[in-house]
Amino acid sequence: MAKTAVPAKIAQRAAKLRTDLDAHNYRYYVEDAPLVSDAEYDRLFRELQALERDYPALSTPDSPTQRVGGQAATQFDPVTHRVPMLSLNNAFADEEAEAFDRRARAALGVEEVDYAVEPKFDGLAVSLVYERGQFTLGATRGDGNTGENVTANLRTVRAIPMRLPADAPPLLEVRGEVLMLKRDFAALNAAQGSAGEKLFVNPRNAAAGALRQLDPAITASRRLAFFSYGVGAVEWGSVTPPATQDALLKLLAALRLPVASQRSVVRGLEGLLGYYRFIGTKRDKLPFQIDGVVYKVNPFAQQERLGFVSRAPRFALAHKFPAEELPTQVLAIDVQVGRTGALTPVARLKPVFVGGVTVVNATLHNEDEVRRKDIRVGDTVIVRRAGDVIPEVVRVLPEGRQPNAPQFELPKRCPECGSKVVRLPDEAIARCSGGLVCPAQRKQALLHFASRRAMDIEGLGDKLVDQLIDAGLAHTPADIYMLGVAALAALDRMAEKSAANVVTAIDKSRATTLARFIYALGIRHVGETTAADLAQHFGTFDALLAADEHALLEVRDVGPVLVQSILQFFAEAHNRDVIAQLRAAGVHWTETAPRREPAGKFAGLTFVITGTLPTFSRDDAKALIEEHGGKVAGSVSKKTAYVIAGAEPGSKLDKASELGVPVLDEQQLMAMVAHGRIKR
DNA sequence: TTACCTCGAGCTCA
DNA sequence: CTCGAGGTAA
Repeated sequence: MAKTAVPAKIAQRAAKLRTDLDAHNYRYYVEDAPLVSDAEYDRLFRELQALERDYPALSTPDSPTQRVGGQAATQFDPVTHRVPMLSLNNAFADEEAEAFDRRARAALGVEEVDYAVEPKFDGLAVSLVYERGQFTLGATRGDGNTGENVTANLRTVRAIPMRLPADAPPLLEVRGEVLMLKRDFAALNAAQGSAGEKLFVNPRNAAAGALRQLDPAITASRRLAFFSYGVGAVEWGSVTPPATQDALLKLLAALRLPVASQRSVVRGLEGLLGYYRFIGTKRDKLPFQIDGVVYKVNPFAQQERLGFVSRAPRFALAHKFPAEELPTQVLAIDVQVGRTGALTPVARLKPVFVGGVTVVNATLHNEDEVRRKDIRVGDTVIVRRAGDVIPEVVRVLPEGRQPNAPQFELPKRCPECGSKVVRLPDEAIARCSGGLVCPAQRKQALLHFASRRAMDIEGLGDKLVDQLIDAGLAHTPADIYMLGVAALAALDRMAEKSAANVVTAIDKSRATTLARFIYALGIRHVGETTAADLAQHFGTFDALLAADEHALLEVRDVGPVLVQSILQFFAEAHNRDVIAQLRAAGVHWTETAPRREPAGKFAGLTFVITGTLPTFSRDDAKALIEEHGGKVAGSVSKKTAYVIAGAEPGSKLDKASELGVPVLDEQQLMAMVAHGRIKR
């Protein structure tokens, strides 16, 4: 029962509760020093909930009570970042940090550089957009350009303010990391345990899982934290833009956004390494997991002068702690057969929990690698997760060696089909010579054929492919177009419905594009890009089939290795048969006129943009150039065709005149788009 | 490479 | 309830 007038006392109380709850959140997540117990927090929370229920006029969208999560979503919408979310270059050794500092000093022409330094959180990167102080959009990093809209889930994160103070910039995109505090992780797992639920493996995965929930109420119950470390798109309005990273973080902190209290400003290499060591000693005592520290050149003016190398800024470095290394035992060394017949030795390990996950497999890459490290079955080895992800056998502990353990040898015959194994004299990789006789290669070929970027047959995964090949229902990709529902339904975990779905998916794949089809064939060295180039260049499949060495070499980015590979593939009668069968089965695409000219008037040209253009944003200009087949690079080299310069150009302009690269303004760029290229 | 979430559908037991 | 497939993240 809603009352229209809210007594002043009640309104005051609600406002007080809101301020207090926000303050408690801040104490808990930002200052790591809670003032009240969880029970007391809950009591205040419920009191506010009750007031808002009795007096709906009191409800505001930024009230702490709105953090419990509303409607469950059915999917996450894509979000394009206004400014791409880049990754950082990594360093593990002090020497790499030294090289970073040396390059920065050289490029800036200074004796010593000031760095803003902070811990590197082990969580998930997100972007938070505040418009006129209101939190309006939260997104995951995704591939850096496009992420997922997880606003509803991020609203439940108590460390994220729903509203910024009145003096905030009109548009502020905050970049930071969502993570789970160690103590919240422990509490969550204790609860999961007593409820008989599955335990989470580490705080990072628990946070990632929480953020990916479709139902924000579940996210709310998982207690995520957040720390900001930078900004994306910003309109400063009447706010004076900060001149340094340190000032920026202070400004964010003043806006009540969480910032790591362990941050600092240091000078020179000694400062960097000193901070690295210092945080290393504090690591275990921090309330959250970190995997290193981040160095950023402090003044933004210097950051701009350093610029970017491809996907990462040259003014920042992630100095990681050494990867955790633990001993375990080699139970077996299996040999896997890939799509091209490549034989890869894989160590099967006694499960070991290292670097936050349980490792049971580690690729040993090739025969020489196993020999060099002299890994034998039964050995005790040191395992780590290198470069963040891939498990790696570092070395053998000699004391664990069984006296009679034989040296590893690659089998002379393929473990899957018994064909001869051949290794060309100048190659590191040994291959099964069985080609498509080999079931392992047939499976891989079929899996590749059906994959999303190829023929995109949904439901045809590895388990089904295994069964199809093993049961002899399919030998080549062409065979799958002959499959009926009845044949499929006889397989494991395949009843009427699933079988019908797969048949429909196979059916649908008959209509495809030439580029996809070429890629799906699985010709060695022909990936997605080359397949698209070939399709465009020849226009029809038969033109490609008829092409000789000379004709193939005319295709953009196609060299002698690729030519040999393509000619060899089509020379095989077997491959031509399969192609004919596929076409007979109704696989089709629209053929086009050959376009020997590479697409777009900017094809083959690399542009570099510097300064602020009068009407285009950097992204728009980039999109425009790419639309016409050009590339946009971050730095000027002798391969750069044009530099597009706007107001306040950076050092790229000097570099351009140094190398004699023509410089255009935005108007000239537009003229090129309209009238074709300007002659160099 | 591993872990997590979601979905559809099959399997199992009542 | 369990499994396979598909997706995401680091």
